[in-house]
Amino acid sequence: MRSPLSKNLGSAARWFHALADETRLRIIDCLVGGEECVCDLTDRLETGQSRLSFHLKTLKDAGILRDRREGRWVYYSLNPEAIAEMENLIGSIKPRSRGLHVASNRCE
Amino acid sequence: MRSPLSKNLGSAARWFHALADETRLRIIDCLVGGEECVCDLTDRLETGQSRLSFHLKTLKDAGILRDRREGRWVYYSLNPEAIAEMENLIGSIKPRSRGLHVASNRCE
DNA sequence: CACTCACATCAACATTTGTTGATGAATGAG
DNA sequence: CTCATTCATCAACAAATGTTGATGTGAGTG
Repeated sequence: MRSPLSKNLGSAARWFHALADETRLRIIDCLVGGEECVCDLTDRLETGQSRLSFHLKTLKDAGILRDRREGRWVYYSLNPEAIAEMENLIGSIKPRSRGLHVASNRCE
Repeated sequence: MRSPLSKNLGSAARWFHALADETRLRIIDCLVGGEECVCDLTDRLETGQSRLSFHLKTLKDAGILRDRREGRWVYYSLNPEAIAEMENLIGSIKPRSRGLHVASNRCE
């Protein structure tokens, strides 16, 4: 039986990559309290609009954010399903230490 | 009060970056069952030694792996503390949806 | 219609990242 | 000592990523 990780190497790598940037983490931090439109995020993060748009797209493509248009504003929010999946992934990484150093140990 | 995420933007980004690569995820997957020496990993992952060493260093620098020398072999293993911290981080990201769209909403 | 606003996309560039093959360093065997 | 083994590090290169300023697009206003 294969581990949850090995079954989703590609998407797992994409998720983690989306989180591997301080600007994107700050975006996520802003969205924990609920959805925000881009202009709010521009103010709060004090960043250029182009740069912000790039990072929002990165997060959205990874499935971590959703967007919703309302009039001429676009609201971004966290995708709870993706967060939950990532939490499960990290959980599956926890070392199940069976003894000290076992394994196949072809080197000894 | 600041969120756990915003307090550790740098290290969080570094952790996630370390996981943002399929080769490194496969390494981690190999280590869930316990420590392994580099030559075992080279066999199991069917990769060049130089490449593997690079990724092991990346994971170690991020604090996700520990290494231990024994004779001429070096054993790598997961660092449970780092895994736990990452799990907490992801947990803190979970959207605490307060209503539908609230926030400061300077744009309306 | 023309015009503005909110946002996305593009092009050019700089920086970072990963790969490969060669070399170096430490350990142990003979 | 010499030599092989295990692993780390380096240099050179290729590919991916992030930044910036300009341009494009769709929605709303007058």
